[in-house]
Amino acid sequence: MARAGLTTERLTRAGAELADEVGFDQVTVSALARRFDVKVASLYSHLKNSQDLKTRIALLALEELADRAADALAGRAGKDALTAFANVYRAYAREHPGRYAAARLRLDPEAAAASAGVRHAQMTRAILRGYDLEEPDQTHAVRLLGSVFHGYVSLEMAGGFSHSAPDSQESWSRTLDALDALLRNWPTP
Amino acid sequence: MARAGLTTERLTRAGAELADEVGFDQVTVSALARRFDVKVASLYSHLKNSQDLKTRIALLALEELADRAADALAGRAGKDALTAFANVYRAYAREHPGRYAAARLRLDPEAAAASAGVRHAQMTRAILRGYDLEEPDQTHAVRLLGSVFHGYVSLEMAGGFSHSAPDSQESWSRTLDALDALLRNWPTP
DNA sequence: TGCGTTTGCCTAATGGCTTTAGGCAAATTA
DNA sequence: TAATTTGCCTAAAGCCATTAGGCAAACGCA
Repeated sequence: MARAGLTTERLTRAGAELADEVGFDQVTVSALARRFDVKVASLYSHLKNSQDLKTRIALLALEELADRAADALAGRAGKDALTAFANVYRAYAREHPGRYAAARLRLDPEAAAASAGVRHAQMTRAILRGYDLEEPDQTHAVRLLGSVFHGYVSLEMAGGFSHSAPDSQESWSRTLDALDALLRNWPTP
Repeated sequence: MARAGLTTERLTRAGAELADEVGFDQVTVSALARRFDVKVASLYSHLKNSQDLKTRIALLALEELADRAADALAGRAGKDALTAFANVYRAYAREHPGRYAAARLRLDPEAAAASAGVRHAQMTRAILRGYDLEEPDQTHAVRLLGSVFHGYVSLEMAGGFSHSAPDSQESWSRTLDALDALLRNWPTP
């Protein structure tokens, strides 16, 4: 029989597409095999196991997200940078809900340290350079920004803001306004 | 044989305990049956299916969380109320990680409308009465608060803030300070 | 108290997903 | 072209979800 040409690479990318189509937690080695018209066992030459597949999708998503964020940040500062960065997250989650969910997967410490998660943290700090925050306030602000971005996108994806006025887009804009104002006027107790 | 005395009630509570012990996504009808020393099929007289079980756990968690929040809010206003409310979420997530995860389950619209989720929204609005916000800013603020609370707790539970200075508790306090300052000084473009 | 009905838990069976072991044929290398 | 490596397959075991049908315990009423 002709070979299917499977590689870990291709499987990971197909897994990411599958995640976007059916949801990250519906991503299964079996479904992936079906997609390649291949028997399930064949995937185990390329993937350690199901968890391995999920981790690879997560790492892929983190890279993509970091690449997009880096693009968006180029040449911007201050509120402009803040908004661009935030919009990348939100847009990515809308375009690629499965991948976005994958990016939230808990990685083991080694994987996390080697992942693009590190770049995300660096970019967030870069944005804060446009505001006047010393440590440890800068770290507090990094955490706050991460919380708002992830929290908002996550609630929005879960349908929390649909079917009620005002528009979610409006709340998003005003949230970014509010964060900008907050960072420019960070309270020191 | 003596009967085990299963009820939907008891199964739901046991499911919630199981969730806290092994994680919400490890909650399985089989595991629950084992816990009652009963055959799996027996549970299907009390539960429609696995999804039904998970939904019930979610509703239970939402109720518990709303009860705690209501207690915490009693007699408080302004920043005091904000802090108490936020701390309830964070503490609940720490004490009951499985239940907290369950509370984030996406419910179908009817279930959501009948759930304690409605009380959560009302309480958040009640807190904002201590600040001077008109509609639609009040709604924007409700969404922002929800995003921060959920986002922070979720990132913290995922281990995002551990193993790095400053302490997560410190960031949490400063985040609440920041939110209070922001609400007192909400930007109007 | 005894009898009929309801109800609870069981056995049995099907089908899906994961994972491992071992085999044959295609691709690669010499 | 022959030898070796590698890729996909068959087979099999184990766990989970779910349904159908059966027996016995509990309940309700005379």
